[in-house]
Amino acid sequence: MLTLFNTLTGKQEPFESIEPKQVRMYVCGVTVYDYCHIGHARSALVFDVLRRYLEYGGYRVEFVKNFTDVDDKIIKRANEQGVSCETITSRFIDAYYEDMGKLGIERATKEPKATEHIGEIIQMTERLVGKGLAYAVGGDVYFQVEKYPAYGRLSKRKLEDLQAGARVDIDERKRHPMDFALWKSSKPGEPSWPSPWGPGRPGWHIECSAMSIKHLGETFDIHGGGMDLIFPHHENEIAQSCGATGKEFARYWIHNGFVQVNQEKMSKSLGNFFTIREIFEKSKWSEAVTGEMLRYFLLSTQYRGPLDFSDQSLKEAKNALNGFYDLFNRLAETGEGVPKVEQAVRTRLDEAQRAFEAAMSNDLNTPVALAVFQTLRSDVNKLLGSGLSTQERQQAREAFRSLGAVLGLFQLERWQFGESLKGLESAVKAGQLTPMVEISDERIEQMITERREAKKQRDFKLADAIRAELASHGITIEDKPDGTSRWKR
RNA sequence: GGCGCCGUACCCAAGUGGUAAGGGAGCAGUCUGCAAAACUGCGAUGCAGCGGUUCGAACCCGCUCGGCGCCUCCA
Repeated sequence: MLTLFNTLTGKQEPFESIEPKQVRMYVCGVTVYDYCHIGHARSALVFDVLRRYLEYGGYRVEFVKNFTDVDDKIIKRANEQGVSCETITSRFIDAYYEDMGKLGIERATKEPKATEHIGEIIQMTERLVGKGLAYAVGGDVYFQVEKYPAYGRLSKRKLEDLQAGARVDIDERKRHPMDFALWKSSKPGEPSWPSPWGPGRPGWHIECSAMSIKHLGETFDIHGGGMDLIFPHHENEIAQSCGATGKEFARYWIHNGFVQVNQEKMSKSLGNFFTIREIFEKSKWSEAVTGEMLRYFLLSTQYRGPLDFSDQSLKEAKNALNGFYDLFNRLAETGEGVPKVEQAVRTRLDEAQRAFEAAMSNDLNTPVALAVFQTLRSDVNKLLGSGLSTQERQQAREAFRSLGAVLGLFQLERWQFGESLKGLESAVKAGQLTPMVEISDERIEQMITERREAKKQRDFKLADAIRAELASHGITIEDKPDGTSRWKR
């Protein structure tokens, strides 16, 4: 039974879908005016994993994730660069797909854009005005928070408290300082659409209400996003959605914690952020490996807690994965005709599966899920020591693959253990290393055979020289008890 | 000023009232010509501090200290 922490109730609760075996969920995506940083990656990954786990549990998931493509920051960026807003948004939507693709984030079922839902937004705004929950001033339309008694329920704030600390300049035209814009009149040169209140553009919050209701219905199961969206974004979404429909909006509100750098929130305003593409560009490892490292790192802490990003934490993720892929290499080898202990492996794999599900069902406790894999790794290594048949090896590898798929881990056929040639370029340039030359698999096998001969002749000097030669090409050797060797890059 | 979060071994990190998971690093072994990998053993009488509730608390309550987030765009 999956339980999730619901921000709305402040408690962890059993998840029950509105319709059996079907989940409808909406996640606030990004505003496309710049490249995504690791914080965006974490959020995208958390909901990607939630979606995968729901599907693993047999649910059909209708997953909607939006792009905010009309916004002050986009307009500003377009003006700075002297291009259209559309140029900006399409560039960063492409970048988003590219970056998230490298991380193995699956696409949502639908990924709507705000600008494609202006009609729905206007309709909803009219509905709110018609119900007396919103009012027009000049070309702007505001939602009147005092007309919505439950305002503050999600963020646990009272209207009075908000006023006290309001840092915003008070707009005299608003009836209450906390009233927020549903529709903004547009200034010359800004994107604009005709509306009953004159040419303008949507406010920020209304787009998510309009799009989620259009694609998922007035009441749906899960609504998610980063912690910082709780207030005001999600609070406002609830007010305007429930206000308009008179129905419950989303049942479970899920929010992920921040990625930090040196214990501080990573954000654009602080300038301490790392973009996803920057990490890939600087990585010493291949794209696939870097993607999996990042995933492992991002899942090493439960999604609601803070997560500190550093080179060391990435390195630890890499080391952990090395251990798994080392095992997978061994599992890929043919098992000798060893005494059958098949039941022991099967039993152990089934236990691990149950433990994995228990961890994931506990509010997506991915650190515990990773610990389950670690323990399984250790146990399979032990069983391997007493000999496993080819079939048992395949079963074990398959268990890692199928369970790991929920987290997007352990899917690679080839893992890169050492730093790549590309990654060492700078060291070579700095004269710290001599250039390394790519070496073919055939050549490696040939050298290993030569080394084996040398070992047979007990010419360890030559054997070690060959090993050193291979090492200089980034190849590591492991000798097996039967005299043969396995190697890895 | 309001709302809220966090503080567990050298590092990362679980723990949701019943006596401290897991990983990394370190040390010591087994195996090995050596190496690598793997395996075995060692590692917090204590969970920021102080009180309280309880038969029993890292977990509940109160206070203190330290760090952080939201209240303005923000994953």
